[in-house]
Amino acid sequence: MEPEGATRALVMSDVAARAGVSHQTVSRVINGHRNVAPQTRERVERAIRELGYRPNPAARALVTGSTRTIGFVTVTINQYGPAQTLVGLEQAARNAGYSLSVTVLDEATAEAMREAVDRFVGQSVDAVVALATYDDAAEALHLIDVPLPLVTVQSGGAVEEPAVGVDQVTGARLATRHLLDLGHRTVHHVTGPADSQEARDRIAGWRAELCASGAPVPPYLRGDWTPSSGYAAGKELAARVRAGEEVTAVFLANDQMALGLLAAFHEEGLDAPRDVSVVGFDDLPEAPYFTPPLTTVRQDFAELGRRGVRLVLARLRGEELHLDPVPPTLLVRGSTGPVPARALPAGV
Amino acid sequence: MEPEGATRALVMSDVAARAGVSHQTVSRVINGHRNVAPQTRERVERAIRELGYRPNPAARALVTGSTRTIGFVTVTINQYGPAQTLVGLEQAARNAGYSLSVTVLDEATAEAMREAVDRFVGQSVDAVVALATYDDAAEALHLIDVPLPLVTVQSGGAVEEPAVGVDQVTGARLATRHLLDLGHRTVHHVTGPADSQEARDRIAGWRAELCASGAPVPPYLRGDWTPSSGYAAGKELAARVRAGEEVTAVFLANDQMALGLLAAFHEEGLDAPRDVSVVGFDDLPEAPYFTPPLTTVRQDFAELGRRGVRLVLARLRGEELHLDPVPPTLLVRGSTGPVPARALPAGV
DNA sequence: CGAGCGGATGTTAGCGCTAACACAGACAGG
DNA sequence: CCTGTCTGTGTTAGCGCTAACATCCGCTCG
Repeated sequence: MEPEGATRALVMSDVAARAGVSHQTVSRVINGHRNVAPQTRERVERAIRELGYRPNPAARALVTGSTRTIGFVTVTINQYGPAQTLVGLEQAARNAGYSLSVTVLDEATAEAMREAVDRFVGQSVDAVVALATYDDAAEALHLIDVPLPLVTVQSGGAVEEPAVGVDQVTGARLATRHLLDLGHRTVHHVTGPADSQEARDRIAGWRAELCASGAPVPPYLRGDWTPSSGYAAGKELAARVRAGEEVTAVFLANDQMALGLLAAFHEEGLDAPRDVSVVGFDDLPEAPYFTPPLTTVRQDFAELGRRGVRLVLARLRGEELHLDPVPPTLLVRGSTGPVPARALPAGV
Repeated sequence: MEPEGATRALVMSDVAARAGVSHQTVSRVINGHRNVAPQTRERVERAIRELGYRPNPAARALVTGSTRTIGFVTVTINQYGPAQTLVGLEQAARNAGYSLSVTVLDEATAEAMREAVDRFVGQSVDAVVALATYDDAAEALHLIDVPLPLVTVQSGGAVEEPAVGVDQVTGARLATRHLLDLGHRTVHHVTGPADSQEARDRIAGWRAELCASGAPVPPYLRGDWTPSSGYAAGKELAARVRAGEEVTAVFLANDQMALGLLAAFHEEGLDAPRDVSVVGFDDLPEAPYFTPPLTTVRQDFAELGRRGVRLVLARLRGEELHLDPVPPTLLVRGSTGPVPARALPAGV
């Protein structure tokens, strides 16, 4: 037996010595080469097991030129969507024998994005997956010229680079359609930041569905994804309702803003779905427990991560792979209902 | 000028050639050694800049034995706390010149934790930070014998290993104290899973504060951190209220359960804070927009991550560093108030 | 039955870097 | 003026691995 504690100088030739072969044969066994006698292979494998040997990844990377690492850049990770995408990404990467290196951008600027990708290049990862929903960062991604596969997740818009995403437009149409089907004459919309492609896609879907039904298209309200901006929008809309404007259905570009809006409505004595129907977007785990339970559009964020890895692997193999957007689904809960009495034609 | 596209064979000796020195001098400049003439240093730096040279980390790791990478294992990342910790961790690691490799456990078992740490060892990271709030995984961490610094975040309990955490007991006492100060005779508690040290710490704090005030200690209700378990607890407590039991204040071990409980209360016609006061734990970004805005105990998750890195760096330098738990703070919002009339002594 | 072939293995040469040593030249002290 | 020390630099030897080539053997085939 070896002395336990001290140095763990265990290298390939130690295994070779124990198995009575050359270090190259050990390497062959480890890398699954053919042309190794079954008996030899077994002997080497036993030696590896007994010694607890593991190849040094740095040495390997040095000679193969691959670190078997994927870099992941994201603006925010402390939100459900990105976090969930990370989970999908990491699991898929791990299953493919890659490890995941993560960077969280301090700010959503092109400069920060460039820096982050650059750091990954310096780290010599094999590929980079970037989650950038803001134009600034997304644009930076398009301009960056990196010597490795770079795939974009959910950056939306006119993307030529390899990318995966959820079909935002369809999601917004689903939400809007649902409200129109309930009999609402039109649907108001609270959008996200102007420089978010996702927000714009959801506006487009909402507008398209209204137009398709010949419903009037009211101006949308601007939010910034936060509950507090939803709250502000809620106050604004409540005031309009009091002023007699017909606001019976609201579609918000995410669940957090919907939460804020519900809070504001509640304060103003407006109840969903009695007075106003409300639909969100994302399907947070909390959404079923909002007051009332939120009707929303679910996006499969983890699937996004998994597809990101598929795309990366394909490009690493030099293949061209195109993945269609992931279809979102509508989840109907308690926050939507028929048109309130006050908005129905008199006498009904 | 070189041909652009093709191979980027740029190595240290290319820089050396351009600067008219040996590759070793380039190495010295890069690693900031003294004993390099200012003039030479400048010349080398210019060559590096002009060529856009970056050292190969694999070669470096091979010879130095350090990958300048920290591994992070966590059970769930799609929750606010762990995600926020990741952010703090990543930024601190980056500032210290380390990159962060992340693994998300598929299940919270000892086996999965062992495997994950093992994978990191195989990856030859310099250190591992583990976030394991469940006993199973936490115990595995204590038993694992790894040849590198392993620091635990928030695993709570009787930890000897280097660890950082938030003072859960104090947090729970804060919450309980606040409710008692409002005049409630006692405080009910909805806890987390039995195998969570954090949950047990919060029970301990809650119980300690009740005892210190001579208040009766009712049995706690078991939850599992999810909104749905909070909902179930809410139904249960509502039934008890209807049955005449005096339940006027509830402290829940996290905000998500508080959300569920509020939803259940709302369905049962109980309003916070009119009928029952409710306090959560964590301070989710959504908490201020719950109905009603949730009084809760804030934990600084990002700080936890930063401290994790400090601890790692200290151990990497061979130093012994002890960090006190991070103090939590109470945030009073709308979900708590005075004792409802029905529970006051008759005639008041 | 000898040339030729292919499977199993060993030997050698790096991958790109840093550490250790070697070696000039400058300058101090005796 | 010679020795000793210090500073700046070059030279050499690996780190642990894989790729390429070399070698040996047993076998088939003309």
